[in-house]
Amino acid sequence: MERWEEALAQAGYRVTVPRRVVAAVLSEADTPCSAQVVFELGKIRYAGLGLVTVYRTLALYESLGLISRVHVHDGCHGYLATTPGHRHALICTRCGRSVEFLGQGDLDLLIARLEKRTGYRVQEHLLQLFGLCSGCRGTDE
Amino acid sequence: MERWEEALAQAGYRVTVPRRVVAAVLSEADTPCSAQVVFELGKIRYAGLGLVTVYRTLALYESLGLISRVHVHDGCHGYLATTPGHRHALICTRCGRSVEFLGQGDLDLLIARLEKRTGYRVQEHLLQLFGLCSGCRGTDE
DNA sequence: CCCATATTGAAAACTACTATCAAAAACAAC
DNA sequence: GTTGTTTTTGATAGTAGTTTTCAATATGGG
Repeated sequence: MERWEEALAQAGYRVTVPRRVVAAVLSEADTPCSAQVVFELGKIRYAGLGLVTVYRTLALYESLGLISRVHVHDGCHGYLATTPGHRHALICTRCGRSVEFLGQGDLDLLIARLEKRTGYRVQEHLLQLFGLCSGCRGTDE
Repeated sequence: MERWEEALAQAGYRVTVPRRVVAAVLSEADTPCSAQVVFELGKIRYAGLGLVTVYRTLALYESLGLISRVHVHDGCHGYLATTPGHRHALICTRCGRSVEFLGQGDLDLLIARLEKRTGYRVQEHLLQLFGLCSGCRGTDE
């Protein structure tokens, strides 16, 4: 929770109530949240919160690398807090609960091979896995 | 180009002018196209084309596995023709040109390890790489 | 505590996408 | 070919998600 305020201050942004609220919501959620959901959860903590501010704050946090915008199958974007380092998401398609993980080495190999073959120079990547968490698998299998 | 018509017929769908136009646009594009772009490029070939039909056709082709909806950084969705088999995209961040590739084995290892650790059962994944193609690297490096 | 400035929230604007429905086209049977 | 049934289409209108604008407000340095 301190992490967010520090990052803001360090980058010269003010630490405000709405920004603290959005940070709180995101750092507690273990599911990618749409802007709308962040807005609703945020209003519980601070009734005056505006949707516009949520969008702005999400964009700000994303630019600071505090959260990442992930692709969600139906809606479009979900926002997820990122712990430092490059991480990927494993998302349960039933309950939406997600786990982050580092997937460095494995991709490095793939990327190196690909760069050689295509002539591209890879800078970034988006890796998201979808499946069922142990809870949601329930009786199947 | 035949591939599209066959797939439609085989699944019991009619082969129509708009569907042929969308297929033509997508099979020629080597860049993920938004619905809007498909619409505009499509109208060049067939002025009567409607945007609604483009959306419907894209959804149809996606359900047939002929294209995949990829995550594009700014807009949201881009559509890209998929050659049979499971493929991923490597997209140039400057010119948008993209290359498809198979990334099976590498991920399998990662996925297996992850399943053991998290208890999740992985069903699907989304992998997109972003970088610069040889043309766009130009003078840098 | 005060002030300059960053930040906010409401309303309106804009874009992406979806539902509705009568008209048009595709395919199959003749 | 022609006909008829059914799918498909495109225009309009509607909904959802996101951005712009701008006066009011809150922040942090002095």
